[in-house]
Amino acid sequence: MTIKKATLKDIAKAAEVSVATVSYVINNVTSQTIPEETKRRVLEAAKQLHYVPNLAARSLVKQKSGLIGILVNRTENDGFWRQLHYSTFINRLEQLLTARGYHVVLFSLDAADPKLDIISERKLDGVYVVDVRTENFHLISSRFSIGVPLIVIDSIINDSLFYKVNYDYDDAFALAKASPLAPFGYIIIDSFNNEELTQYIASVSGLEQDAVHFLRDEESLSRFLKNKMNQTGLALSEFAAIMAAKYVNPANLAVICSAGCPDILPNAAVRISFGDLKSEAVFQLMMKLLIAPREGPDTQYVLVKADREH
Amino acid sequence: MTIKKATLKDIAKAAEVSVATVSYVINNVTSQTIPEETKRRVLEAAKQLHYVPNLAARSLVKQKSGLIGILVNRTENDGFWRQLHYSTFINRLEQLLTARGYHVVLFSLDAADPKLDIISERKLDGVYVVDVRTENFHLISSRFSIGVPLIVIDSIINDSLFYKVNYDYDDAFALAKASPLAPFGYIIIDSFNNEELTQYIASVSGLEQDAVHFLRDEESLSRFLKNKMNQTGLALSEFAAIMAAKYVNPANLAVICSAGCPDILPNAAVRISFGDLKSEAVFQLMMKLLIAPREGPDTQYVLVKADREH
DNA sequence: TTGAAAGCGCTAACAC
DNA sequence: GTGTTAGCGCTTTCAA
Repeated sequence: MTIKKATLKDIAKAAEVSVATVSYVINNVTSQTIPEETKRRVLEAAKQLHYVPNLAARSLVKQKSGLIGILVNRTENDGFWRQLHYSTFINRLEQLLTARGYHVVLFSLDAADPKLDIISERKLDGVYVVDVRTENFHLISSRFSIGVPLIVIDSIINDSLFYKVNYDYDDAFALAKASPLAPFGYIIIDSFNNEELTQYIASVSGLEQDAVHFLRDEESLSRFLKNKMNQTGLALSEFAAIMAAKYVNPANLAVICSAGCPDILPNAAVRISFGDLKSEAVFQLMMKLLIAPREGPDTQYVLVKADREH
Repeated sequence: MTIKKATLKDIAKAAEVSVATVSYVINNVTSQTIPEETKRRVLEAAKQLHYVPNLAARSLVKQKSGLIGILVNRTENDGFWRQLHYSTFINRLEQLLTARGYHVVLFSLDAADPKLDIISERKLDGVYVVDVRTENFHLISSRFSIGVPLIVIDSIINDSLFYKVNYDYDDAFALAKASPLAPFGYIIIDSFNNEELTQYIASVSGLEQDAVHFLRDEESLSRFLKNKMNQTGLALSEFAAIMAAKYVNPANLAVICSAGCPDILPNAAVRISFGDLKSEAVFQLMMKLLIAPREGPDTQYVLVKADREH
């Protein structure tokens, strides 16, 4: 019952040509001129035998795998919102990459001790690293060869080797501050493994330290919100907002929607959305790097601005 | 600057042994007895050269890739809740598989026309297919050889070749009906590509057709909920509930938490949760199949019961 | 226009 | 104990 997988050799035999010829027509190699008749025979045989190329073999000789890695740093006690936070982003990105013929490897890293062997083991053609801790970044930059396009997401890292893509929080905050709810009495931030980014966001908010809450667990959030019924607040990410809305009136909440699903919010909440812009940006950037690899990035940071149209 | 990747041959040269010997010690082959001294030299050289095995090469000879595919059917107009729905499940599953040394390929299928070549191209060792339409299932069952462990998730399919894992909705509904909110005036169902599953859930609810709403978009949901302020309702999935809670009092809502994040719900809502049980179940099942492949499943369906403890 | 053959990096007989 | 070697399936140079 098990169907023996057909190989180039099988097709060659069936079509009475050599494996080389089969390879040429299967891959549409333009540098070779193959008469229609031969082509037809080969294609016919391939169909007959349900030929599917073995990408491991191809990788081996071409020295590229067709795989793109999305490596996401996680910690032991990640709140459920951390899981959800990248869901839309990853889905969208995967779909874009798939549409371009790449296959996506999803891989969780231990934020405290990221194991990066997968990059070289699988000969990933490109890598996204999401939300890295600065102190572990050297593992990335040192341990593997330049030349593998590497895009760092949601991390502020002082390094000039790789592209880093973040949301433009300055822009988002500017929009937020222009909303009728401003000025805000407090802000709730869905914190990152990358401490610098978390801190940066806090500082851009311009609020005093005790008006800033980093989302850890529901318990402490509820304590933080206890006396804030009558104040307006700002939430970073839809999920921070959803949690907050359990304790305060959503009409007093402005939300910077960094998770790509603003529609999940109570209708009363004020939204600043980034839409799918980040997936698109990192996808385009990767395509650029894949086509024209370069020594280092031309800009330290790529900042994704908020979505003006909706 | 680009670091030349070391191969077995390089190590062999450095350690002054043969590639075979290197392979033996690298892989801890027990059938060979290697003296400590040799072992040490080889390991030393490997470390020195930053050796990382090339899994494509290994796959080629071992005829197994170490890759597990998670193939998720999607449609053009998937609501954001569909994206979020599998987020926790996939993350958890990926982590379990990664911990066992597998790498995970995430792949979106067009529910209307699923392209499954990736399975044979990448020689996936195991495959999860999530939420398949019945009419496309023949593409799966026919097109590829038995022997590749295949687990179908969230789909009711009349077929005896593969394992199918679903939530035990009978169980969940039984629990729901035991809640103080029962009997319910209506139910909101986050619908699936697999029509049979959607219908099954509707029928198990025991409610009249006009008390059943299939989540499509917010507009129609709000219409459905218009006159239901004073009734109690049941929502399938946290996200269906969140959407509903925009229009009705969450205290009147019982929720069958199929998305793994009950904590996102308003505290007033009544919860029936499945926890991480489905990821665990499909993981264990896959491990079983990977170790002892069999001709067909011993049971048609594996049903994951609701989580009794929390 | 086609094919022979080398070789990508690795594993596993089998020989020494 | 260790090494030689034949492939795994594919691409690509070079020769015919």
